Amino acid sequence: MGNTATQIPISGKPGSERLSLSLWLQLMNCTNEIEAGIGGRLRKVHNQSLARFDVLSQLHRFGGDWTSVGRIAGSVMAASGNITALVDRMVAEDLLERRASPDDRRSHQLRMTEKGAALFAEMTDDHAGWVDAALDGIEDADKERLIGLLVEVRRAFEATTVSGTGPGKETGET
Amino acid sequence: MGNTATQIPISGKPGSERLSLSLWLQLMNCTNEIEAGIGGRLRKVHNQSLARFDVLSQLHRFGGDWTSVGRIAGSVMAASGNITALVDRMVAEDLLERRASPDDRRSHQLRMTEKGAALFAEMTDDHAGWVDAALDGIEDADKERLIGLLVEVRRAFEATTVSGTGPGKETGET
DNA sequence: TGCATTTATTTAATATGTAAGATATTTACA
DNA sequence: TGTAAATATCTTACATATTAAATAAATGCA
Repeated sequence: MGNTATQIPISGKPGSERLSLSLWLQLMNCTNEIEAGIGGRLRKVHNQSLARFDVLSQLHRFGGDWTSVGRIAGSVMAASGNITALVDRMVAEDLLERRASPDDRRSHQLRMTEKGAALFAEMTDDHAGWVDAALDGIEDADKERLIGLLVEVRRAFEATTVSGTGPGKETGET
Repeated sequence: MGNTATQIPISGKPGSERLSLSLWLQLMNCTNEIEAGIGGRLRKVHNQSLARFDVLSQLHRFGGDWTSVGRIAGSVMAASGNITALVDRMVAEDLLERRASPDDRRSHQLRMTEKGAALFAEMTDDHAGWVDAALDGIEDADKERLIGLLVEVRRAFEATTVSGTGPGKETGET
């Protein structure tokens, strides 16, 4: 998982820049901490990685029916290169099925098996409960405030990073 | 780095649990988006990963002098297992020096080379400027509010996850 | 002193992320 | 129709993370 509790020297910067850095560090550390917890839990309890969970989530999101590899790869933020091996392993474990697309002979399609769907349901429940427990100490009003601010940050970030780093991936489902 | 724009079905959950999930998703997507941007930039501009940057940051933080591998590993949130190879490559690229500890024959120590220190300085400047640009659209007051809320989240999370997932890593430097 | 335990790090096996390039197909257009 | 460009996926090479186990040295205690 992406666990990087980076600590960067902040001293000697002007006020606003310093504030941005602090925010970024806080954001990263906070997320990574929780992510490590959840990732660890998924691995320990279900023997699956967050990436696998993500693939299953996408398949679920697209209706549980045959979906092209590219569509999954696009919304999973994993370069196409690694999807292949990831899916291979999941197919080998009977979590996914794979077939050639009937329409486009370049394309392959994926679908959850029953086993995969069952596992996904379990993981989803567990995940939701765990996250809720982890964020238990926060008041609902604060959660809403945070969500609002984070949305704003993303919007600002996306607006700034026009020609910045890479192709803006899909995001959806607030 | 950890790029996982997970989208999890939220529907059908009670209010508070739903709110927690939304917050968590927002947090994760927001962080991963920025992290992908920064990681990509570090790779493209400096040909270094965030993990390497993190190692250099730690060495800097501990005074730039000989520091044990364990101390670095602890604060970097990378399991000790991968530090070895990471450091090996960095030594091979003349960014780090390594020596056996004079005190404890089990222990090895690391230090930045001049080249490493120079690179780190460059990366730090660039990084700070980039983050600031990325968060440009946010008002300072909102940044401060966000930081406060995130601190609260971490506190709540750490309080809840007592016997939870793993050994609580160091955090320091707000 | 001698041994069990703890500590510091490495090794090994496996899973995953990234980038570049290969392959096969479809599509657009002269 | 023929061909260049775009598309969908895979392959390869490598960097990195995760876990468990191995190794070595230091420590605590009978």
